[in-house]
Amino acid sequence: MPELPEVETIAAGVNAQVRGDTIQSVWVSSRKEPFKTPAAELQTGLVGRRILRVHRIGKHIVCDLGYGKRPPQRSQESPPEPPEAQWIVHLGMTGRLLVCDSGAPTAPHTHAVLTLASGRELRFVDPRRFGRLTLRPFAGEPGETSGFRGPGQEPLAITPDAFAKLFHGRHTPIKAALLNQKLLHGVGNIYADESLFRAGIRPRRLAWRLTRAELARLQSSLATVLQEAIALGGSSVSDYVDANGVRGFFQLEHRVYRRTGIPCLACGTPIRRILIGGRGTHYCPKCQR
DNA sequence: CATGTTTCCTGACAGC
DNA sequence: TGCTGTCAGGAAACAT
Repeated sequence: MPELPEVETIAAGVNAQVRGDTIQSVWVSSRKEPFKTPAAELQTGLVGRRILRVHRIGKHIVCDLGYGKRPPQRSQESPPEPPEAQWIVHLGMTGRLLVCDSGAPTAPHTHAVLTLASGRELRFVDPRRFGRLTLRPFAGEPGETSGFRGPGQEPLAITPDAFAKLFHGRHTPIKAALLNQKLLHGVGNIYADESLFRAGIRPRRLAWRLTRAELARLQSSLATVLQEAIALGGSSVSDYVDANGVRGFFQLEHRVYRRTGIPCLACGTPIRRILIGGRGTHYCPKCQR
């Protein structure tokens, strides 16, 4: 399940390969709409556009798109071309965004294929179809000028004060709050469990009852876990691969996630699994209070 | 508004 | 072997 580190890895990989390329044609699956933007609109909106860059916001992959075939001619010193539109890819549970040679065999559950001027293809594959594709003008909302910002705040950029404030007065388990994308975006089940373990906090603790010190610990644990995971190319659970089909290695560093019944690496107590907000939650009953 | 529950979807896996 | 049943989970829609 792609979370922030996986999405970061994919976005960086795609960016390295397709930045500056032009979208020549677009094929979209005719199956039941797996998209936010209707297929026809997606198709006409993407064709002919140039990919200015690909980056990550929360769990979203954002492709900044320029004019393409009719670029306003600019000199070397002029500021970068402003995006005209943004193609936003959310991978859901099982989505993949792959850069392939056009001859490569088409994987099952391929829902969109963008053929690029370089001859390569950008393919969106998603067996479980929880992924979403959206095309929006650069300034999507009225009065907005900066492009897509995502639903919440960046866990790697937020200040300690703002981090603490997010959980103020929240009568919900801290685990549920960490997963709430309107607060922090990018944190999913794996990194919520892993950061709570490293901070020594029980996932069922109510967010508003955490002390300032615990919140500070949680923030730094979360940042550490996310940064380590990015460095290792993400966690390959289920069948996650990056833009080039390469697996990540952070799953080897998991201390609680999907380790139910296995002795805790710190104290030997068996890891416990409970349900919070319908999500499997793993923790050490001794290390986490 | 804030919080909890249901729904979408398919592959993987357990059990017979 | 092959069938059936259960489960995972992000986020939107719906309910409380």
